[in-house]
Amino acid sequence: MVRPCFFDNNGMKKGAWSNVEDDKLRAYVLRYGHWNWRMLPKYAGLARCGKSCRLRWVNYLKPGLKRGNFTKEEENFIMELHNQLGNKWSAIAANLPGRTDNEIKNYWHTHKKRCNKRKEAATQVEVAQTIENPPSEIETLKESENLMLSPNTANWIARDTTSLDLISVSQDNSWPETFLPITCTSQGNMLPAVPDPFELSSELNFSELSCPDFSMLSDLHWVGDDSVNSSDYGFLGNFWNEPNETNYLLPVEEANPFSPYISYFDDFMVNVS
DNA sequence: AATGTCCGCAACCGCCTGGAT
DNA sequence: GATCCAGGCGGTTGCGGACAT
Repeated sequence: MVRPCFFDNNGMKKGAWSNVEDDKLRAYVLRYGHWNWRMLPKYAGLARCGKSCRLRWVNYLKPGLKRGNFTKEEENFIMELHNQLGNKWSAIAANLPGRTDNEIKNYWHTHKKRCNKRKEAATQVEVAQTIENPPSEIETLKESENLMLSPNTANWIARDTTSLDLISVSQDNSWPETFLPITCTSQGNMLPAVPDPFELSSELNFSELSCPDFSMLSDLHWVGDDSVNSSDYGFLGNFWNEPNETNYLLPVEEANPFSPYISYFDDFMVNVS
């Protein structure tokens, strides 16, 4: 898993380090120290840039570096420190003797990826179970067609009654408590207008009405609206009948970022709260 | 056995910081 | 105070081994 080496336009070698280069760098630094990384490769007889030498030394050649997998204790410590410090890899590494910031950063990214995958898989199961056995209160509300289940998460989505541009999102089948603004794409897709509804402060910033990469609600589209003729407005299916369908379309008026067809249900929240 | 896909990690890149001038 | 530059940092890339089909 090493990059093949090559020479750039300045004659500097790039890519994987050979054993001979490692030996030269190690020998030089151990004997003379790294008094100037930029000048060092010249004196050490290396066709590398100073930065490359420093990185190789710090991440690979420096004595005392541990290699191999992180122990459980180290993993826990990284979690703890990341909670405190965020992405301050060098600060985290300073607390883990023998580990480099690069190593910790790599570990964190793969760990995050693994967690996301697990979460995604768990959510799929949860969605399937929730569709199969909806809680009774939600089952009732569903009838009103103001409530539906996100196909990507197990969150129930309720239409808001007092405003055109709010919907509610619930977690864990509890009644929705969080409101978030949504926007409507030119294709008629509903998108959340804030990055993460569960991290909202009490004060929403309604000026930030775009969130292209928030996937949670990106496939959500209102369907089953009695007052809209589906053939007129291009519905491709029914959300309740086809929970896995992700290609529903919603009629949209270009002039209004929020579709008028989500405003029909004025008493909804009053009825249930 | 061949092929495709995923994943880990070394290395690169660009930006930031702080000390020297 | 302005500029330069080395060192440091965090984000990203891309190769190749491991694993799945």
